Amino acid sequence: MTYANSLAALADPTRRKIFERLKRGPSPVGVLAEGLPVSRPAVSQHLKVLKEAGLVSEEQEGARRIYRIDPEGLGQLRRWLDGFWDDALGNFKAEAEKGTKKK
Amino acid sequence: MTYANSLAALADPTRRKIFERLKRGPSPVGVLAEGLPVSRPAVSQHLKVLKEAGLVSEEQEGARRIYRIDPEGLGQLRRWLDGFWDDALGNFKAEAEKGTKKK
DNA sequence: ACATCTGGTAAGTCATGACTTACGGTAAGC
DNA sequence: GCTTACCGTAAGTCATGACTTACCAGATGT
Repeated sequence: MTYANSLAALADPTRRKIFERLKRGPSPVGVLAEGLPVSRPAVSQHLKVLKEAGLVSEEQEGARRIYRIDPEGLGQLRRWLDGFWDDALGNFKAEAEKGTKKK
Repeated sequence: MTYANSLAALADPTRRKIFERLKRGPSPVGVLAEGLPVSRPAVSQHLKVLKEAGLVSEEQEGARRIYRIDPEGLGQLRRWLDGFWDDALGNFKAEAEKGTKKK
């Protein structure tokens, strides 16, 4: 059921920007906030959501917290989407056949 | 940029239920609403969002509107996710190598 | 010890969006 | 034609969540 959290997390544009930025490599909170039009606390709150969704992991390094992408959440979302895709396409073709048979 | 709409659309639980229900085959609005804890107009509004995201297509059939899954939106979302996955995993491994080299 | 840099949390504001009921409009049945 | 299904749209309510500023705590450096 956790793919739901991933979907909710990635639905927000700001959170997606943070996530895309993290794709280029790990980063502390302050650096992330510099490239965004929102305050640092806002970034902190977004990172919390991303972390709870399993999309991001946190590593304490002295006074700083380094955030990086966690493949776990992304993997679960991908598996759900792939399964959905297969089912939907299967029924789609089945429907198409029924349609042609009707003719 | 339309994968963003798909994400936003699928982030809502009710909308996801509708979408999952549609996976089993096309359906008119009224039937969809029967299996849900919300009113029929609510379902109508959700279907509008799903349609604008390219996740669902509509077919007028007499007085009824049949809704079915549109592979287009799902495909775009999948492509985005796959691309993201590849990039993220690539950088992830590069980071891991850097980590081992440091030791 | 003190100032500084790090960043998470609290509290409050404000917009968005998920619902409701009420209505209107088109197609099918009698 | 008139009623009865089907469904979309309008308008209004209400909760949620994305932001802000203010504050607090731990690590670093002098």
